[in-house]
Amino acid sequence: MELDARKRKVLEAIVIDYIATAEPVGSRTIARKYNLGVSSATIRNEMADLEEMGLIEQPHTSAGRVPSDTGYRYYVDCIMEKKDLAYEAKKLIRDSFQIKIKQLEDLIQLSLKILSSMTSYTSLVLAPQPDKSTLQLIQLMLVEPGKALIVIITEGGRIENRIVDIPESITKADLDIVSQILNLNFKGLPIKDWDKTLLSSVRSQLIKQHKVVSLALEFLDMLLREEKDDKVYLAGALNIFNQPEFRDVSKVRSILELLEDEDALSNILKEEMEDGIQVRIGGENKYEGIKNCSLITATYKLNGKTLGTIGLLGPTRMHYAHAISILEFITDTLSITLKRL
Amino acid sequence: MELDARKRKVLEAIVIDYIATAEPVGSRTIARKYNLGVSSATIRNEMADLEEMGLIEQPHTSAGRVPSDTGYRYYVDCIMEKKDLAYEAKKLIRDSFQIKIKQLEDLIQLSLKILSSMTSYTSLVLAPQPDKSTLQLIQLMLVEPGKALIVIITEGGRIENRIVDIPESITKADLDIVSQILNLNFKGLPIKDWDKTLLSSVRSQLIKQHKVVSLALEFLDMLLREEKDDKVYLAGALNIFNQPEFRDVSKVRSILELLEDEDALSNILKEEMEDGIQVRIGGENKYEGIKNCSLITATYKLNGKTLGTIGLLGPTRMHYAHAISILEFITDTLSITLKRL
DNA sequence: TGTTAGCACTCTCCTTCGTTGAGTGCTAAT
DNA sequence: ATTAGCACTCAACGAAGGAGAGTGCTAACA
Repeated sequence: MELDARKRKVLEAIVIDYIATAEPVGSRTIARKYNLGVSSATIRNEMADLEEMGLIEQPHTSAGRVPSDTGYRYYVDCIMEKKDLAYEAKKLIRDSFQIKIKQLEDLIQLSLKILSSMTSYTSLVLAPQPDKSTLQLIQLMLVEPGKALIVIITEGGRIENRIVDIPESITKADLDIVSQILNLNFKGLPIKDWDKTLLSSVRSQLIKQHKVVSLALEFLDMLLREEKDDKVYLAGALNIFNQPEFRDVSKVRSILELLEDEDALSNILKEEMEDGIQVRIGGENKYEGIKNCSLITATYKLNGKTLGTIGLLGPTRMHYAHAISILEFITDTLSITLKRL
Repeated sequence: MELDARKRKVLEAIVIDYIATAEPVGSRTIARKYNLGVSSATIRNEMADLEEMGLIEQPHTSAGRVPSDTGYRYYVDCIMEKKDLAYEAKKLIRDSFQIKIKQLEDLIQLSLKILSSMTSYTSLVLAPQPDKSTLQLIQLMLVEPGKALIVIITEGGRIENRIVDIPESITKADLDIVSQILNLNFKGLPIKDWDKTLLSSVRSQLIKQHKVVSLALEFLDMLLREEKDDKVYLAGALNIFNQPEFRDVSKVRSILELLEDEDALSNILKEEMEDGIQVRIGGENKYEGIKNCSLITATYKLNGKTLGTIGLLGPTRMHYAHAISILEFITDTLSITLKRL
């Protein structure tokens, strides 16, 4: 779709004004506030054209115009200038990440909080799936006779643990041996690469601790089974209510329902695992409940490997340029910080 | 405050009807639906009396009556009959707890989900504070040269872990020694009982691993410092919107703000640490934002020791009898299940 | 041919005003 | 002490009417 310079200016004015005010934009407003050097009548003509192209629409006859999903799309793709984040904002983010954090989870929570407070939208993270991670350490320890703790650390810094019942005859030394052998065999291997030959060879090496090995493997198995429900974090869900278009409970309901449904969120975010910034505007979203929302997503990485998705959910009337630059900077900072973990 | 039998009946009718319908209750309604054997005029007189006593109020002149906070209080204390939970409900709860769960956190989440879905109110838990717990195991392990994982298990089944940087010279054997000695000295002791003499004696035993010990102690120190911000879990926050009195966003806002503020929630729940069921009705709540809500709380225990608080937050127009019996049964079941952990 | 002023028209929003209905308080009769 | 009856009050609802914002169209203009 090709637009001449003036039509672009008009569309831009409508998008910008509507994003700022949440009110349909009239031709007079544009003529007054955005000096395009033409009268409101001319703008009216342009607007009629833009409407015919489906880029803007009228809520009702005597109202101003509002960008349509396609209008926003055109704005995001062809008009909007990606502006670099202000220095102070960058500094604020960088400083926040300076705190000594050693836990992946805390880092994610931090990112979310910053993201939400700086954009006043809802922010979400789909956290690394264990099966995409690589085992860094597995350790079994005796809690008390008959009980052992299994701890697993994956490369992404994710720590999983579980207490299991074991035979009372198993000693601390036994567990150390098991830990040692499991580490020897599985360290550095992505969990999904473990195969049966390897498993049975390990099992045969540890006949005495057979029961313990089984339990440990059972736990790992469970982690694999859990693969589908990755953790989803979110922050700033309340921010939705700051948007005038969502002042009515009935309109937020479907969104809130989504936000309480981890599985649905996880599925939505999982589709956005592609690298780089993704923008889903209004009806472009597959999930019914957020057809009047926009979702901007990005991925964060460790050593070039994509670990998870981080997203911003707001109204279609979203401040795209701003949101994108913040999201981009935060995922970058997060990725860098992860490397230091 | 003493009420004659008929006044009690009238108050009861008003409370029950208002809880069910959320509409102010008129004298005619009571005469029709709750056969007290007297005419609406008589009930009108009784209502005038009840209003003078401050037990009920009129939203406006020509409306019916609504229970006041004191009215609800009287109802809860003196009129309401504590009914036992239906067998099916009990079975449902017991069955849900049958799932093999080994993690305290999952158990809490489960309780919350059941609670919310059975009451359609918002449920909260203030989880055990580490300083009230007793150390069951501390273990340090080598993740890779220069990095160690510290794991701490407390008696309540709470697991805390942290990765720390250590000197590269420290070996796995060193860490094992440190773990062993720390366990020897601190196992079974409530964290808050550790004193300086003990600490320095441990330190002098482990001169070579001095740096590691320091880090471990630093971590423990941090846990102590963290004492104030205990974990708060919640579920069913969305349920608020099912209440007709909260269909307006502006009225839910303050509640939602509270629900997003872990510290505030924690403080509120911390005040309800007394044993047994506590009911805070409307204005009895100290936090401004929930002055038109009621909060029912109970504590869950392990071996007679109170571990945490579990609460139900709903409108003052809450189905008290039902809510209380469910909450009571769930905390009991939770406490029993904890013992099996 | 593109731009603009002018004007009639449309539609929402707000206010006003009367009507309805639920519910009350009081009074007088039982 | 209870109750029937009645006048009164007030929120809720809807109709009516203006105000205001914005449009589309037409005709004049550069």
